[in-house]
Amino acid sequence: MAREPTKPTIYDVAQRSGAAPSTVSSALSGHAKGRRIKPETVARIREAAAELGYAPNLQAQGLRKSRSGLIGMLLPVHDNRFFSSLSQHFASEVRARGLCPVIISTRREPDEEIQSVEDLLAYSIDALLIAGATAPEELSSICRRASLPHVFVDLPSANSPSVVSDNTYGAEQLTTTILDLMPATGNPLRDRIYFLGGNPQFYATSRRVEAFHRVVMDRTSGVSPDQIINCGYVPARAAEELEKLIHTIGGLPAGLFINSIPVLEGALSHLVNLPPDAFAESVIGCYDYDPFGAFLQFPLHMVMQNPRELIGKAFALLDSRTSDPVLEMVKPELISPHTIQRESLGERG
Amino acid sequence: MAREPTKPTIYDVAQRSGAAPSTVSSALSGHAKGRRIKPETVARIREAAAELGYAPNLQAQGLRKSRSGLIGMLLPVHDNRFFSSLSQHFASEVRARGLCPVIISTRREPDEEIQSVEDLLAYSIDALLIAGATAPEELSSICRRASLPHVFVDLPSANSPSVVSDNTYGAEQLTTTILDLMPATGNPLRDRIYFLGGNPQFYATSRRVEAFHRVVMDRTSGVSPDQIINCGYVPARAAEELEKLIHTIGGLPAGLFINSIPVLEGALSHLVNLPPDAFAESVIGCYDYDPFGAFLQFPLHMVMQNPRELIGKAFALLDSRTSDPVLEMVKPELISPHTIQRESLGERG
DNA sequence: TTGAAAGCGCTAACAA
DNA sequence: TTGTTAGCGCTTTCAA
Repeated sequence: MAREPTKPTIYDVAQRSGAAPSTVSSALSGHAKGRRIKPETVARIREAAAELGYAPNLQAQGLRKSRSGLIGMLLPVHDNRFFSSLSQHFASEVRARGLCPVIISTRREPDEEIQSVEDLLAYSIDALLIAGATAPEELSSICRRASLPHVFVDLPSANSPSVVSDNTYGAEQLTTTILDLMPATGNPLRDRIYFLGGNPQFYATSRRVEAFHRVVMDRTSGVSPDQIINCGYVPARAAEELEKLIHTIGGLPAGLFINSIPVLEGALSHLVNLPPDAFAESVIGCYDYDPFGAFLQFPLHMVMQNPRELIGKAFALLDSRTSDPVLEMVKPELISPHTIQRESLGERG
Repeated sequence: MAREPTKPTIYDVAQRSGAAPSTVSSALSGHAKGRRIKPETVARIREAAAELGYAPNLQAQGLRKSRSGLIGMLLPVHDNRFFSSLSQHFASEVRARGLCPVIISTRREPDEEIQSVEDLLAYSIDALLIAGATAPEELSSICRRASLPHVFVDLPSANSPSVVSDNTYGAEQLTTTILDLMPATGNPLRDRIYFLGGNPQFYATSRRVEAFHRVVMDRTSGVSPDQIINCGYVPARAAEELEKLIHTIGGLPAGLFINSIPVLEGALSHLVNLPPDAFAESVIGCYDYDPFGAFLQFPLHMVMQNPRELIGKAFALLDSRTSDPVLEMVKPELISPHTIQRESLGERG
């Protein structure tokens, strides 16, 4: 029963079926019609291939056709609810097309991003999705130079087709909701809405801050710079800043816009120590979604992105073969407090 | 400034540097020493390559060497905290070795698993990690037949090297802790520990149930079958079962062993409606970790797996070039209630 | 110290 | 309807 370790090639199949290698190739890769190969010949070839356990060598095929059947996706990290969800949808779509997904995480390092694109190019990938890139224009120009079909996701490029979450819309929704529900505490410093977290140099944060600023300007007497605390994404740092804020203004603010899950996590590590009634005079929202947000001691408004549609539109752009810098928007959804989403998080153990 | 769309090859570099293609190949792939190429020749070649923006065609290289520089990993899903963490560590390790990771999700479908392995084989991948496979023996035999170095992770194969979480240890720890802390409610049906969730046909669940059973047998008067509720992983189903249990025994059980995050999520959707004092006579634990578990209304004991070490040991096994069915264990860690892990979940926005 | 030549497995003209 | 042939870009003897 021991199989020889060398994999059979079309030559083996040709020999066994009595056909020529090129005939085998055509028959096996579905070009039988175009090449007018006799159905019985095709059958004979198929049979021989099956008997030998033949499978095409995709590297040889790729070399010859100068395409590989690989589709790449770049993302900052795998272990993040949003990006891993993008991965999942990406993978489904790619597999549905009979291709092979190659997902590379680049940790928000511009050098890694560039290196990864060049690596993928060296494998002759057929297309590339770029999610959350920090150096979009550089990547854009590499892809264009190589005439590689590509689409930016979540973070746009000015020079390439892109599909992003509508951060402006989401932030407007969340800010408006918080303002609508905010109670009056009587303390003017607490009776304001604060924005916590993020990095204004990142596209998403800047959109959100802008929308926040605009809505608050519209609806209140103005925005003071200390209402916007862009302290990054490290939980510990967020906890610190929130603690400082609470200390300065003498309590929880009446409105709190938390930017991203890690910031929420940091904030919680402080909030969890407060007495339950501390939350009575506060409305808290988080831009990003986690199912556990529904199970906290206080009501939490959340903004949920739509990874399925982001990926769907990205592939639609690929299919359209545009290389113009169109920008597609996908609206996120505001989730009410204590809303239990019924979908599974994925399974384990 | 427009670059021609055809990528330069070693022949272009050869022409420009005045060397032969084979010399270029050797010089550029670090075999300059072995082939005794004059350093100045190497320099000339390097220069020419840089000027042309030469990058090797990895498909051609792979075809010739019959290895690709690709390393594959199979996992059930991307959008899961545990598996995405495995992905992240896998990707780091692979990139550190100068290779390219290809991560494929197979949704716990045996057919997809097999198809994916065969696809990866067709790309001449150099090695494969298989995480959470449902058809391990079949995959094992495909890999062996192709003499592909491979290691199973999280779910072992009887015929191939494997590294798994020590489910027995973790379940013993969690069960013991719950039993140690369990109060007496006076109601004999409530004064027991219950196991909720999972599928006994899966390796991990079966290990955990077995350990649970053994510890409970040791420490109490016995285990009744209705103490073990293997209701799968769908949150809604878990919620239902928990509700039924509470109804039947007249309150929350004194001890509850929740098996996996989605089950916890389902349980929470019911628990969140109970008054705070309902938890006073219960000790609750979850086999699996989520940082938000630290922020719930009641104390939650959690078991955290160690993806870094799982991947580390998997690569150590690959490096050892064993194909014997050795089984490595990695101990998970019991996390006390309200313990705030300081590491970021990854960043966003 | 270097070059020439063969071939990895496949596909696509072009012939027949 | 099918076979012959010439590469895709690279590495690797072998010969010089």
